[in-house]
Amino acid sequence: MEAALKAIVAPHRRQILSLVRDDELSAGAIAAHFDVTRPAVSQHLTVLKEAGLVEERRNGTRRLYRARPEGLLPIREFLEEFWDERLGALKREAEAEERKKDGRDS
Amino acid sequence: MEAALKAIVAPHRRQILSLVRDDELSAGAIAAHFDVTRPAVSQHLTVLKEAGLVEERRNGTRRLYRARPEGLLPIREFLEEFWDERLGALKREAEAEERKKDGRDS
DNA sequence: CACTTACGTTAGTTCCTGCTTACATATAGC
DNA sequence: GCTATATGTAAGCAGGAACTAACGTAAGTG
Repeated sequence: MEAALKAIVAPHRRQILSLVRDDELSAGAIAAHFDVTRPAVSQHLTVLKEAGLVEERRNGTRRLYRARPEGLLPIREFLEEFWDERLGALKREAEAEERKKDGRDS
Repeated sequence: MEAALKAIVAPHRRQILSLVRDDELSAGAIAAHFDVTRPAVSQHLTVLKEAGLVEERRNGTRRLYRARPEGLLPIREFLEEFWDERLGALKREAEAEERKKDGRDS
């Protein structure tokens, strides 16, 4: 998850992800959407690929990229677990409060 | 969302979040769980607070912290939207494939 | 009011990251 | 094989982030 988190923390990489979410695009086509140089985009693509957030397919001299949403699953699971456990904690707190009320002066 | 993402990308901050998820802890109690110095933890707490991931309550000379899971909502929404849109894209691709099959030789 | 406790804040250092420029590699077409 | 196109890789730099040490602050305690 660490790699995926570090990957999506960079705004440019999130934008790239959005670009290749629906369509499979070449590295050049992706770079055309940004002000930064093409090598910079290439480096971002490498990071995304190594984080499992993007898959690469070679076609002649081109490299086509497409989003791999499964790569975001670990982050989702982390967030959801955190969420659920916190709700559980709130429930326990409420029950403790309830017990305190019931048992007071006893 | 940017702030929340940057906040949870640091492993120490994720650990802090987990610590104060169930229990309300003082800054010192939190720092006791780490090898880094107390000021470092204090800085992490500031980042988490400004990202809306933690809430602070003062009690005498102490400051007690507790997780604020709602702060993670924007990230969850980003991920889920990404997920849903990607599924939508897959569906459109499948339908396009279907049309190509139906309409071939026409 | 002095002293202690529990913190946050500042200044400075080190390391990481994103970026650019320059260079290397690979495929396609002649 | 030579040239052009599409792209990755390497070196180097600048800005940011996490950390430590030293200092400042506010609330209890005698």
